[in-house]
Amino acid sequence: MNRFQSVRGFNDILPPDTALWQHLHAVAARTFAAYGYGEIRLPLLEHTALFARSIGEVTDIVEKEMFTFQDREGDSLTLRPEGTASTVRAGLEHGLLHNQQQRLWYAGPMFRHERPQAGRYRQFHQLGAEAYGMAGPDIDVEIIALSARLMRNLGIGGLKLELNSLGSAAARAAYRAALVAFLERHAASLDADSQRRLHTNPLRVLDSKSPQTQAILRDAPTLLDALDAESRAHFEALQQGLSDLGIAYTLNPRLVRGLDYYGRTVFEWTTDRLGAQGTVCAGGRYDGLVEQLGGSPTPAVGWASGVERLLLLMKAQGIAAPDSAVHAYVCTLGEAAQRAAVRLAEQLRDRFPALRLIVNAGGGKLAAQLKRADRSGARLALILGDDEVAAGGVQVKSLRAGTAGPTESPSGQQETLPWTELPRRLAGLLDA
RNA sequence: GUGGACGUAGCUCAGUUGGUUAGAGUCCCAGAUUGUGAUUCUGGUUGUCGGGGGUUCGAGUCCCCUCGUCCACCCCA
Repeated sequence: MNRFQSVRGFNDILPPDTALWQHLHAVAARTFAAYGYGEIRLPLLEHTALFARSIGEVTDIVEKEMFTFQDREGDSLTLRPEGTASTVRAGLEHGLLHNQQQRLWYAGPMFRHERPQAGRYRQFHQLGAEAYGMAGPDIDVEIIALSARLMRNLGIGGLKLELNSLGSAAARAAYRAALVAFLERHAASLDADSQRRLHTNPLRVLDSKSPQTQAILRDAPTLLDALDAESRAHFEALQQGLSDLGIAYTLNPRLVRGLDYYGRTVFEWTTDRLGAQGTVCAGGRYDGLVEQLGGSPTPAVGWASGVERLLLLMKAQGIAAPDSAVHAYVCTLGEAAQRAAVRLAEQLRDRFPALRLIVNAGGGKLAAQLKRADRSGARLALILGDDEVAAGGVQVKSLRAGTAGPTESPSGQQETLPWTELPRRLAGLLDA
């Protein structure tokens, strides 16, 4: 068998699938453009300290999931586990965040050393949007509306939007203290993971899946009750804005994020069709991060979406890429015809930039060539033999092009055209 | 990182309580078909049975280790 295999969790993406990937990226680029977001392209490698400082030293991502190594100079580098930290770093490095507003998006691979599962890989891909320099709830509404429109443009339905507010840093700290005090009274009854989190990341106890822990949490103080007045007003305006746009949401006071930089608004698009990987897009406000990374205080909101999960949903819902099948396949018989066919094909590609054309290579019998032509998905076979070349003509044969039922006529229409007629015939094919 | 299920041809899978040269369908190749892709028919190619070790006269089958996929936990998008 294979002597080599790919690194665990690092997957190849092959032709039938790549068409859907391209479709998704095309739709995303169009959707971002509709809101005036500009694309930022970021490196895959950053200094490790960037992630430790932004995501949080004691988060699971930083503690045990990063691909970190030393380069030849002894610097500690990390394959980026997410895109927000790099976006802020680049924004600061190039002055993008200096007294101005920015709307940015990115797409690309991220890396986390987790145990792979369907919808969860060690190299995975995210689409993300970030908005800087705008403090009001209106930009929260915009960026959520953008995510909603992206899902709609992709044709993905059945998603649920969950919403919560983590409040200001001060309110969150006060709530955290109250929550810890409450949980400590019930520490003995908590599940093991929650007991561990109690002192490392107590807010994450809130979305424990243990039924017993959830039962205890029923009587716990809630984040929403602990909200400071300003955050409450912000949150209410956000909800009003979403309602104005007809975007349905549900409040989930247990919704928290695993990255430390979030505050106030947090949200998640979820599905129940992806098993344990139900989060398809998630984000929130992170007003403190720019300052934490050395900039001046700058309000910010953003989200990231898992491309593989979007694609799984699209496949489950029968969404396909627009037809990218080859239009025509050129069969040749004889040496003169082979050379003529290559020249003819180049002329046709000059004339029709959108034409997708394969010229048979390696010769072979006509029957075998036609079989390949049919299998390529081409709708037309152009048959060129030495006789046709001498006469300045070409045989044009319609193919079934696709999975036809057994009752469908086996042989398509066939006609012989002079070369000068070919462009008109192909133009008709491209219009269809 | 923890627990569990599963790995047999390119693909989908059978393979009995351990028993000779490991099978089917599909795909691919050739022929029937005179220079024409469906179907049909005939013939053919394809395997380190994931890998390594062990038990046994004998292992695809039993045991151990390992790699991989999937599921749940965990984590998160």
